[in-house]
Amino acid sequence: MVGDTCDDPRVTSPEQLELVQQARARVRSARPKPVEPLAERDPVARVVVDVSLPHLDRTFDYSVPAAMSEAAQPGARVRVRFSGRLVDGFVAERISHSDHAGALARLARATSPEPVLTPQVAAVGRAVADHYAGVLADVLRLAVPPRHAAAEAKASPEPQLPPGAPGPGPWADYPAGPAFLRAISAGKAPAAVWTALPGPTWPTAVATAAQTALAAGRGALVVVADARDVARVSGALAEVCGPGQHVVLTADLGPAERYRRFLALSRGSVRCVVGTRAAQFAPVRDLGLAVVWDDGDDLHAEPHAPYPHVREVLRLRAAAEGSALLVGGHAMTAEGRLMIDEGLAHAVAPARGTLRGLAPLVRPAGDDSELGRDPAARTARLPQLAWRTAHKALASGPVLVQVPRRGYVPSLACAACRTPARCPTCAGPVALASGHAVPHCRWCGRPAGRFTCRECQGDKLRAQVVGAGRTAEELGRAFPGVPVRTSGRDGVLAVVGPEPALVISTPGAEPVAEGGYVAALLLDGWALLDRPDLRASEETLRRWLAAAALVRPGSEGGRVVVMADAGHRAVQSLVRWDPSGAADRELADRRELGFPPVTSLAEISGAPAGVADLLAAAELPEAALILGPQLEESPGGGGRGRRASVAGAEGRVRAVIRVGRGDVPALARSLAVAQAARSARKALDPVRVRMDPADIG
DNA sequence: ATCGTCATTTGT
DNA sequence: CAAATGACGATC
Repeated sequence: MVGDTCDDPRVTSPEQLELVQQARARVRSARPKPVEPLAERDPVARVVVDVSLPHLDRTFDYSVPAAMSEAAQPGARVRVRFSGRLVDGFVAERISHSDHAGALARLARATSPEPVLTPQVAAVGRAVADHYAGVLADVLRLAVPPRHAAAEAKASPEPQLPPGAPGPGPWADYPAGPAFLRAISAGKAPAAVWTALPGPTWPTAVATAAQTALAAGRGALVVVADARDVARVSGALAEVCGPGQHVVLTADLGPAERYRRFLALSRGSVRCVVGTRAAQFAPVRDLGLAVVWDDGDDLHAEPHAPYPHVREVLRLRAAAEGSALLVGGHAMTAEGRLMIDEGLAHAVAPARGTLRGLAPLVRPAGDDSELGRDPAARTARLPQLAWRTAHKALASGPVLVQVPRRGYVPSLACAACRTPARCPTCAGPVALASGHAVPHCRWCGRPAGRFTCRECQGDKLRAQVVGAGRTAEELGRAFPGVPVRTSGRDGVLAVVGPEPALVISTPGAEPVAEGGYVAALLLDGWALLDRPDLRASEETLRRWLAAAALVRPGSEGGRVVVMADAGHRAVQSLVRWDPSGAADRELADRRELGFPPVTSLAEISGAPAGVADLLAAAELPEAALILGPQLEESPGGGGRGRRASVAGAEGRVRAVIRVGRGDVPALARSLAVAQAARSARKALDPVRVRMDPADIG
């Protein structure tokens, strides 16, 4: 190609040769590159670009060079030039004609032929983005793991024959259980809110439901809150469905392994997955059942934009993919209860008699006057009942002690009955912000002047500064000679043996005891119940039930002592083991106060100018109520022991918008439109929008 | 990042 | 008044 210039007979000298070469080089570079042909069939690809700007949240059409046609099939990763820079994307669709008026750019690269974005996940991703006033690219970042070429090159295992249809297993203990399984078998899409019996059978029940879907030739997805629950369900799945029938997906896998397991699902070589929320978008083929266990656990709330919640994602998936939905736990959330009340789900609960046979005996010990006379009991500040119960239980086996985490938010409560103070105007939580003499509402910012307690009409406030006061050491001294084991933030135990031991654990970290605990002590009920959180009561009961579910049945000596006032609703619900009733009352309360899930909230936060700008731009539904904006709290907003006041976060404000449930889609749309308008005019100071944030209050 | 569009500035 | 320069906005 280059050498042919020397054949030119007119070239006579080196100088001339150089001039001619330069001229030809100019011509060559000016000439358009040879035009490669486009794909013959469907030469246009609709591409979802990996750009998280709200005003660009749609597909863009590119023409497909013939050479890329084979690889750039729907679901495949591509690279495209998008306004100058190269960005990743997925082919959403191949079409014959674009309705874009201008010329189309060509795909820059067909990265891989692997169809990683299934049509189902693309559709659910769109629905999730819309529901949360977010952007599809953000959802897909959660849904599709980064590519790992080596993992992709390897073949996935051969699909196994599905297991046979199981018997009802643990579901025989629930009157509505067998019918739920039959509906899954029949390929229908039943939804159930399930309150599980105490004891160790729930993972087997989950596995049995999953196997029912597998036996019907469909796939199953199980999402639990943490790694230990993943291990429990995984064990049960191996037992019930047989080896190699499921994969485990958690956030802590390396990139290669994560992608390998993702491919095993998307290629259909494995049809069942259990994992933490990292698994919620897993591309299970022909989803027949989606399960979320313990939906009240705040780990199910995704901390990345658009902040989706596993329960809502699985509801959207079940609806879009025609699969069954199982929302289960020892407790029941207000959201679960509302699903039942609205006829969107069946209640699956044990018969009263079965429950009585399996639940431990629960007794409250909230009265300080009952403090033990025994000096050992006094050391640990344990009431007499708690000390006696533990002492007796330790003769035959392990005793669980649930202690709260440190560092809850200082807030205000009635000095007489300790009911959290609420704003008289909007019922938000009242707190004493640093630097302010007068308490004010954390939602609407109004000063809370005169206080009258809703429960006891008391008018004095007290600050609740609570933390885990009791240590393992103190408790150990109260029971000399007993081994003490701890499970918590730094070191979580999965299992403990059947021998006597004090097992001290923070909520959510309780190990399972072989044969069950003989007793459990639930300490510092006040600390939990008095949190200014909307969900304080629900959350407390959830933690108590989870711990109490690890204790032997009362008929086998299982005892639970809860350190809280017997008059408190959460305590009564625990004593009667009535999670459904508790959720019912919780929901009635929320209805009265206009709280979620009866209403719906959106949180708008960011720099003051940005928040004001967004609120002004958004065409909110008529009935929307705006609370705030006001300065965000400086000391920790969400509990969990971390400070929210990071350097640079100074001067952030927050507004809360409240609408009725019917207006949720309109609210989300109006906020998305307003965000799009802002990003289109390159407004800096980004504003964060969270729909139904789990930790509001 | 890049390109086209449109307004503004600058040179004649 | 034409050409050069720059600001802006869409982004296929």
